[in-house]
Amino acid sequence: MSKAKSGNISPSVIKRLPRYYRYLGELKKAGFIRISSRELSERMGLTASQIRQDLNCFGGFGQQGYGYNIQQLHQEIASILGLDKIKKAILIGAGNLGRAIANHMSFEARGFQLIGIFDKKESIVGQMVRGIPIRHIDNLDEFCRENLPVIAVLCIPSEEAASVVDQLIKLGIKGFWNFSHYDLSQYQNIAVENVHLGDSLMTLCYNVTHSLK
Amino acid sequence: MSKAKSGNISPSVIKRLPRYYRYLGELKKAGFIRISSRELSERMGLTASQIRQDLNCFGGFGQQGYGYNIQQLHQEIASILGLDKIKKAILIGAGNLGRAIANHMSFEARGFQLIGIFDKKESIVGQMVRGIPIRHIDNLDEFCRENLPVIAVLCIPSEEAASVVDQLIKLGIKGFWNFSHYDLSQYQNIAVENVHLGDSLMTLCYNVTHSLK
DNA sequence: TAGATTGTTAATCGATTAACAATC
DNA sequence: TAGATTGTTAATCGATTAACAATC
Repeated sequence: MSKAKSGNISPSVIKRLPRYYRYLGELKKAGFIRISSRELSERMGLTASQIRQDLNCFGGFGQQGYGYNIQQLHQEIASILGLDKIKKAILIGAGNLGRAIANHMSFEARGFQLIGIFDKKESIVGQMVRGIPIRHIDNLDEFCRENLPVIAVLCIPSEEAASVVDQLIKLGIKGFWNFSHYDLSQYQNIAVENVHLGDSLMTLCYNVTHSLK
Repeated sequence: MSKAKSGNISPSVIKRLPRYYRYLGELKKAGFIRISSRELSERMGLTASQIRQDLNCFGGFGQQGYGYNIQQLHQEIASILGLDKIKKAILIGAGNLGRAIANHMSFEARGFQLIGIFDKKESIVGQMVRGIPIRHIDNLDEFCRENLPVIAVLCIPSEEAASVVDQLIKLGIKGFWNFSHYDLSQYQNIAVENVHLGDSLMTLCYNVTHSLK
């Protein structure tokens, strides 16, 4: 169906896919049927050229003289992103951040199902977060062997990450959503998405500082 | 002191600054005194060329034959980022995510001081989060006029964001740390740092999906 | 001084934009 | 058919890397 092997797609294009998906979802919800690359470009603040270029990495989803069918394109992008095949996820670290993510995030709408939460702190083991009990980290091995999660959300400090990550990779984890500062680039064939909130806040600090004058 | 006007610096360079700052902080903490661009490049997974190029946007911080003084460079970058001039911040939306950010984030280490938290839900008004009382959103005007915050952390749904953002800009807010999906690109001369956690998770979904085979 | 490493210019690479023929 | 808009190639722009003279 898609015209290109997925391996060739540039990271810049991949990073834009969720945004396309989001905008198309809103248009669909608002009852629109079709959209041209020009109209979408104006809504999203991109060029029409870039949109056509991006979409054509995966196939010709449009129709000359018409544009794109919103419903169909939305679904195509979901499939490209892999949102339609739900993968199991676990979360390591049930502190403030870990709980907020567990509670707040629609994992299901993004291709994942959260099936386990782990922490090393005895006192919070057994507490429920979004219907999932916090398990002690000592049970990680057993749980993973039984349930075979493929991604792990890391909400622990860097110091603790190193050993847990090695363990998780041995247990078959293929991707990390990394909220820690631990550097995961050393691991081969593992998908990593870093969320460095501190870095983001410092970038804002730079931009505010240098626009205030 | 710096050789370039800040306006000329490319976004790619700016995005890397917090990471340099972080690595230099760790090296400093570990007791290292000097580092060459080559050594730093190996630790960070960049090229030495890029590091020298990046740093030279702001001035010649190194010394031929020696490298860079870690303590000095760390401080220079803090000053470039504006971390040394603390700015007042408020947080809008004290749900799971808002609370987690208020509790979890070291604002002070990133150039900000969190001085107020607001929500529209009567039942949580008065609750303390990290020593800060949750105020009703109706008091936003008065609070801002008295305390003059310059940045706002948006932890509310898109639907609610539109009107609050207009209000905040009128009240003098110059920058947004935006966790909502509300599109802030329409506002001129306002610094915006978007954190789209859902997009990040979908990007991970793509990468896991396409590396699993 | 000799060795090391920067600052900086030039070359390369990749990503974005423009243009237009193909086609619905 | 005529008008609109895509898919795709070519041109431009920006960012990264390589190279090396300057210099500590």
